Amino acid sequence: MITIKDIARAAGVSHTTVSRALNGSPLIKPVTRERIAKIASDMNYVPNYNAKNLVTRKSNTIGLFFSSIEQGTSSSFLADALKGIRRELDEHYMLTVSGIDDAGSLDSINPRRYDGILVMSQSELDNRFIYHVQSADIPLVVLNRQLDDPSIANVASDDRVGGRAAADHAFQCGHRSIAIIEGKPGFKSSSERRLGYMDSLIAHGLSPNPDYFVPGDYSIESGYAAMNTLLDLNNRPTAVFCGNDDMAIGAMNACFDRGVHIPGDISLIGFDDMIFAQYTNPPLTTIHKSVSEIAAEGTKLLLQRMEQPNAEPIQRLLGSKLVQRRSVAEFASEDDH
Amino acid sequence: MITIKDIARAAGVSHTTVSRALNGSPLIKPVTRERIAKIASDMNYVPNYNAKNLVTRKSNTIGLFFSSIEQGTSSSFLADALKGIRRELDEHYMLTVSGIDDAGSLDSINPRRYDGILVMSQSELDNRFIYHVQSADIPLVVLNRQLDDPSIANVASDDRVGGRAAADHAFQCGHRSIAIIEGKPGFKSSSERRLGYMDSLIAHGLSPNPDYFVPGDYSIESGYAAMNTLLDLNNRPTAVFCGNDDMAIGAMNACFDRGVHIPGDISLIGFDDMIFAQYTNPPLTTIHKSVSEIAAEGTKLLLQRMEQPNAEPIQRLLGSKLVQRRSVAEFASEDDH
DNA sequence: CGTTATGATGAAAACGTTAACATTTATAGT
DNA sequence: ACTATAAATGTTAACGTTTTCATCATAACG
Repeated sequence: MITIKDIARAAGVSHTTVSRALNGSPLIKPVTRERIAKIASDMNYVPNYNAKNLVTRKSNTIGLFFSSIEQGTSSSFLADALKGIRRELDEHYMLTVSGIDDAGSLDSINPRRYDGILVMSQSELDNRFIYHVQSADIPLVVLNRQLDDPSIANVASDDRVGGRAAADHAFQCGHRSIAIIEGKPGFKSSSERRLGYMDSLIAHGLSPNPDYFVPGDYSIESGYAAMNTLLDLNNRPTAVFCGNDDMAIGAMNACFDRGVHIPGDISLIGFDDMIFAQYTNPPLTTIHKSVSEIAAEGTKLLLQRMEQPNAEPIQRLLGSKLVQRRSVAEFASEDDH
Repeated sequence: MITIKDIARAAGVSHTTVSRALNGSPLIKPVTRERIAKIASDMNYVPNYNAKNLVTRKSNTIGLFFSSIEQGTSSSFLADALKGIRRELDEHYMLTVSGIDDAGSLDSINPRRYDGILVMSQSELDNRFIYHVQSADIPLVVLNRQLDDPSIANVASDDRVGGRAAADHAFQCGHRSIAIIEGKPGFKSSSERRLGYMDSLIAHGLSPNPDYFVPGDYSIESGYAAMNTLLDLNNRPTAVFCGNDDMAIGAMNACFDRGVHIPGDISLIGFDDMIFAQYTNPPLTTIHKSVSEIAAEGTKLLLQRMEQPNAEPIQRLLGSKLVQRRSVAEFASEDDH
């Protein structure tokens, strides 16, 4: 392997000069710089990052940590997230991916190993990890889950406006009995989406019906169960807003199993817009949440924080918008435009 | 940050002794080792991997490269793959994830940065990358795609036995007109799956019907289109083996759109057993291919290769087995058991 | 022309480890 | 007790960079 000293020898200068030339130091005469650059490239030089990082006390690595890499349904998250991150990340950065759980001892999470950390968080269980990172003084951005703590940079989708958009859409399609299958209790996203849903109800002068709030936990199975309890009601809702697409799929299956037609008999709205939402039967009307966009935005923020660690941490909510497909029936009704 | 020299001072020994003690050298008296270990842990010591790697000429990093991180439907691959890899990988290894495309210049793929590389490959387009890695002398295992070159370690699912299992199952359920929607032309997996399908036909004395080979490219859309051409046939098949689950979903949608009932009117078998296969309507009978298992096995192999770079590279095919769900109709027919 | 500022380069130290070689200390054999 | 051998520890150099500080030209100024 070839080093700057080899280049130095070839160029007849000191290795210091080579180092400077290659790093674009203004101390080097442009002609020398060019000459050295050429030689380096001819010799196929590639820097040794261990040596480099040792002296600069950087790691050249940013770490992406996932809530729990086990969760089956979160799988497309990963790919999307990586896509978004890579888009913003200079290619010479290394990007490592780990589950929060299998990160091993928290001691291994230190500023020497990570220039910055992104946490793709799904639950409050991650807080221990998050606060460790923060106290270890590693630049940090938490993605995907809305945080209360203003001292932590955060980007997530605006679940509340998303929830509101979902219910608004149902209303605009003429629905007046709109139920909600709620997300996992305790998750911020669950409560925000419910809040948005209620915002809409209130704005339209609909009074919330206790029967129409049914618990779920974001799993397909819980969606299935929840839909069944809804279908058992005497006064069935005409539309139901599912806290995420997974539950919507469960709900669809429940309907199918009981011969309830979507959207003929009941309308469904999801949240997330996973890849599969467009291929369900019928295609699912849902709230689009762009994980890759969140990741990209978060990466930008992280990079900023790495430059200016003392800047005020930013919380950012990315708009979520409705994607209309075919799971919501449109009644002939008054439109309000 | 605390270094071995700090520990040495605290313990009243030389830093070399500390290094040895911490690395479990047999040269150190057990009592001293314990004492030093205790001090190190009390002082919250964590080694500087840059320094370590600099002198040992290792990188402590293994790289996972994906065909193209863009492809939407391959997304669950990622999560599964990571799961499998992490299961085998000592936690002090760093694991980086990149798309083959966004890896930047191939020069950055060198033994200094990667102790070993896993390529989760989907197409022959990856060959350029693969051969670069090989010629850069980095221990390498190619996953997920069956390779012809015996000089490269490789683990993939046994597509041929999978294809055969699919067709066998259809046969055993009484089907005699079995079509195939083929995968992307040129992909090894496509031809292997077709081969397996034909193995079965031949074994059962069925003669292949040219109409029953319809091209696809592994995309949902191509499955949709292919199914339509199949449904246009005068002599429709009673079962169709789809080269992967995505195309099966496309096929399902085509059937639904034309009011063709599954499995009443036509049976469907997929390949891959993605998460969603169990939630389609009806749940999809498919060939289970365990990406996490492939990844785990590949990681083991890689670790071996890193230890003994000169050992004969191993090619390994992991069995694929049928998962029976509800997309295949069972005819009253002779059983052959 | 001599001083001074300035622009370009070089020498040496440092980053935190491991490893080769050297030294000390304990153990054993006579 | 006296070497010979083994076991345990220490010294020093090395890994490939960047950085601090020093040096040497060169240009600018009066």
